[in-house]
Amino acid sequence: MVKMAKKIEGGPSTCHHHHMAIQEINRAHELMSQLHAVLLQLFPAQVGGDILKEILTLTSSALSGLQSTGCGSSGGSDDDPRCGSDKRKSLQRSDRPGDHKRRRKQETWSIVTTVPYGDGYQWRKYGQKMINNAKYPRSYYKCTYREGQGCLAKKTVQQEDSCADPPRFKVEYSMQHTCKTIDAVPFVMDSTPKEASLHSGGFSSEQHPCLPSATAGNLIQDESLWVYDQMQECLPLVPEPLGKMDMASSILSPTGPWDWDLLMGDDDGW
DNA sequence: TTTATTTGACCGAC
DNA sequence: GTCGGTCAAATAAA
Repeated sequence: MVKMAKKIEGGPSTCHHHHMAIQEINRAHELMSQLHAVLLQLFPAQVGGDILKEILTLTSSALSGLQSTGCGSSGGSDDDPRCGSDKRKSLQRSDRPGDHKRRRKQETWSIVTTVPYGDGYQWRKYGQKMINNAKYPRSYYKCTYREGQGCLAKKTVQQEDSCADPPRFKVEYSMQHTCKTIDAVPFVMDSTPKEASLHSGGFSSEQHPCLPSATAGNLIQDESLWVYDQMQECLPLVPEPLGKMDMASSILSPTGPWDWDLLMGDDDGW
């Protein structure tokens, strides 16, 4: 990675443009994940959800393609100027030739996002490990349908050592999904919609220090759940003026406030 | 009781 | 010996 960064910094302009393209697609993917989450929550009947999901799939494969063409292998937005030195340290380890070799056994691609579960698939966590020189543990997920449908897709999620707010996560995927997922699972809500959103999500308290262990995640179902969990559980870290409404607005609407009670129900110890 | 998550142990690569 | 990745028993939650 360090080598890669140097290559990008000092390399030919085509590589620079390549890097920029990855960054931009990455960002678009992130924004669409958030939009997808919001749309699905507002319109459980999935008005437009399929379209957005397809866009997400396309951006994922575009990233995959770009990253496999040689100029870059990371999500592109790794370098956070605010905490660059720590990041560099943590990357040195993972850039060992041996690690590369191991990882390259399978098709892998990665993105950096604030919405680490924004891919529309369902994942089951099968491991978590502290990575050398990394501040946060890495979590290992495989497709929920691995047994049922033989889907070999996997991913790892690791919070970056950056001080970014909201926190950023590097999500590394390996193997394409071969399963047929049931999109609507998180949104086939019965009379208690908040149950679905409040009790799902993927972070243990260690991964996400602001998340109480009592609500540590179960099934990772959809990015939308993560979005709402993040809003709910991370609020204490947000300066008071940037409460739920402001965070939501920053994600959702440039035009103004929106009704949380409408979305979330109205109680349950917010 | 079933299902998912957690976490220590194990394994292969280096 | 160290490391990242995976397994599987223990545990928690529904």
